[in-house]
Order: sequence, then structure tokens, then C-alpha cells
Amino acid sequence: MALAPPVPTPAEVPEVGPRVRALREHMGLSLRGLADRSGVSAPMLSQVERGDTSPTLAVATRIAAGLELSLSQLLRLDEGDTLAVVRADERRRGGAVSRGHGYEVLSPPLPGQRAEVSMHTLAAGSGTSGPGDPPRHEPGSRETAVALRGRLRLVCDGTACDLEEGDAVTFDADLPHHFENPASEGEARFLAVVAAGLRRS
Amino acid sequence: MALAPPVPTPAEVPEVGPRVRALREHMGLSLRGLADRSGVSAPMLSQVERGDTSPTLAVATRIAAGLELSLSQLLRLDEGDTLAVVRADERRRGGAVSRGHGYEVLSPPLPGQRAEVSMHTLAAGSGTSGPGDPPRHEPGSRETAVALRGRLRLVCDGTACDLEEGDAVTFDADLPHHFENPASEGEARFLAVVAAGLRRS
DNA sequence: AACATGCGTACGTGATAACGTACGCCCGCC
DNA sequence: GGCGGGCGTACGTTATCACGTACGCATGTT
Repeated sequence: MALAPPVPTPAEVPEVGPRVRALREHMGLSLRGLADRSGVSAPMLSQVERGDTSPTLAVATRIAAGLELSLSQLLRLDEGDTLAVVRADERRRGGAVSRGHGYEVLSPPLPGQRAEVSMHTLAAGSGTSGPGDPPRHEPGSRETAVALRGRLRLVCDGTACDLEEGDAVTFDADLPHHFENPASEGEARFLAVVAAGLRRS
Repeated sequence: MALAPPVPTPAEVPEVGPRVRALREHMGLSLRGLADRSGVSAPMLSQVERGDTSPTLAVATRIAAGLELSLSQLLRLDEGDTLAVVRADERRRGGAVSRGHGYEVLSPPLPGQRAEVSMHTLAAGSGTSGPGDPPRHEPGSRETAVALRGRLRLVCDGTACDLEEGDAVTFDADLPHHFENPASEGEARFLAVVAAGLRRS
């Protein structure tokens, strides 16, 4: 009985085929070449690429490994379009979460956006949020921060990490974390990139 | 890109079983309850949870949907490297693709990395590459660039786009594109974020 | 030309994923 | 106690995944 599920989600099957083909060709590999690397037969790869069959997780993992990717990397798919400019004077100014902290979102609010880029400014002695309100991001997201001016301290999951001008740090953004400007005077400025997986509502 | 090893990756299969069971029980669902929501039979769910079988991508997607997750969220078993710092003096300096162009990669070369962050410097009148060698990225990837110093021109798919200091732009990185410093004197500096993804071709 | 090499795909077979049904089990309860 | 209903799992069948082989088609050799 093809009963409509009670409260389910649309269950759209991902089309990994074109992606596998694009990645394989991007590496300059033939079907048999990828077959050797992955342990998956060339005809199977062809069928997967054309969407004739839906591979097993085990096979999909081996394909991803042959492409030197993790499975979750291989399966990441959404849609995006065109080109969007965010001018310096029309940025979305972030709400003042804590005093001494200001930020602007540099990436456009488009659907299909996979990475949010934001510029942050911290007054001397201030931080991105209080400990009572940990601004942890969506599970699975990763954050890269680049110290552009001044000195910066990242406290991630209880561990502090000091950054000099020009340093960069990458960490799991779903852990509780915040940034501080430890200097007694002078503004600190850093750029943050949060890359997240898909989100369902 | 050195494609040295014929069998480079060991291909470890992810064990989603315990994760599915944990998520299902966390939602207070029985096997049949999740079966109704996902459209996957209860015995199948039981086998998947115990690792008896490796589900198809299609089935795994329906299971994830029943758990109100995307597939990549369900499969997110990226072993956490938690935090990685790239110091300003130990950056991987990019090869000099064209004269007057230098760049450094700020994000660590870890697996599971979803966004590559790099800092670029362009001498006056130079560009990121010649027209003969378009540095387009992997199909589906998206790039966000932030102009940090000087003026910058992005030529994406034949269309030019001028950026002032502080401006940001986001575009599909699989299109042929390059950056230029149109000024007659003075260095330009910008930060680039490339996030991988999928776009239908 | 003819041959050889490598590409992607069609074919047939064995393995197994996925289904529906049915069993044993533990609880709450007339 | 007996009984209905829920749970997770074992069983047997069907659909299909995945493999090895082989074909047609483009290349590039002697």
C-alpha cells in the first residue's frame, strides 16, 4: 500500500551520479582507473554515474575513497546560482550580541549557500559572547577564522588558543566557543568562515 | 596533482547502524514508527541498525528523511580533528601561477574540510592567471572573495565586476574566472573562500 | 590499411538488499 | 490467568545491486 507517510520528509534521493562523473573526470581518471582505486567495478561505476542504480553505502564509501573524499563530502549536494556582490556599505550588520562586538555578513543570503563569511570587530577586552550564551553553530559545521588586525584569543570547548595577526584557525563550530580580544587597548578584527552541511526545516 | 598510488585509500565503511538506532530512540520512535515515516520496512531498519546489511543510498536517504535529517547529516561521521591552527609563518605558500600573484592557504589540509580559505596578493596590473589557464574549481563549488586592500576586479564567465576595499562577492567557482588588480600602482589583497558542492551541469 | 590500445556501455550470473509475513517476548489490563 | 497490543527479530520471496566478460567505438601505432 503506497500510503502517504504520516509526518515524513519528502525523501529526495540524491543524484550523486553526475557528481561522481565530474569528480572522476576532474581527476583525469577513467572508469577502470577509478575502479582500480576504489575496488568498485567499472560497469558499476558507470551505472552509478548514470543513475541506473543506487549504490550501497559500502560501495558509495569505496567510490568516495577512490576519489579521495569522505562519503559525506561526496554526498554534499544542493543548488546555487550566479553571482552576488555585497557592497561594503550595504552589508547586513549583525545584531550587537555583546558589547564591544560588531560583525557584518559578507556572503549573500542566498539559498544553497554553503559557507557564511563574516567580518568581526572586537573592542579591547571584549568577546563575541558571554559564557551564558554559547553561539555554537549547526551540528557538523566547521569554522575558519583569520586574524586580520590585533591579537585574538579563541576559546573552543574550554581550551584557549591565541592568534597573532595573520594567523588562521579551523575548528568544529558545533562546539561551544567564543573569541576574545585580550589586549588592553586597540581593536581586533577577524574574518570568520562557517561552512555547514545541509539544513532541513 | 600527483596521482601516485593505485590503491590509495583503505575505504572504511561507516557504521551508521548505532547512529540510526540512537537517533530513532532519541525521537521516541519504534521501528514501525520510523518505518511509517521513512517508507522503509521495519525489518530493514532493524538490519541496518545492527549492521547486518549496508543500505542503498536511496534507502539511507529515506531513513535520514524519517529522522528529519539530510543524508549528509546522518552520515556525518567525520572523525573530529576539532581544531587546527595555521600560523602566519608556516603557511603553505601557493605556487606562483602567474607573475605578480601570490597566495597562501589558510585552512588546514585536513580531510573533511568543506571550505578552503586562502589569502591572495596581486601586484599592480597583474591577475590571478592568464586566460589560457582558467583556474576553475571543482564543479559545483562556490567562491566568496573579500577585498581587503586596494581595488580588485573579478572577471567571471566573461563579465567584469569591480570591487572596492571591503566589498565581497560570491559566485560559482566552476565557471572560468580570474581576479585582476586594475590599479597602476599599489598592491591588492583579498581573501578567497572556496566551498565545494554540487551543481547540475 | 590493419592492428593494437583504451574508452564507456550492454549482457548474463551470483550475491544480497528490501520487502511482507509471522514468531517469541514483555507489558498493561479487563 | 488469559488477552490484546506493542516491541524487536527470524523467515522466505522478490527485486536489484554488483561482478566478470564481451561488444562497439573512437584513438594512435608499424
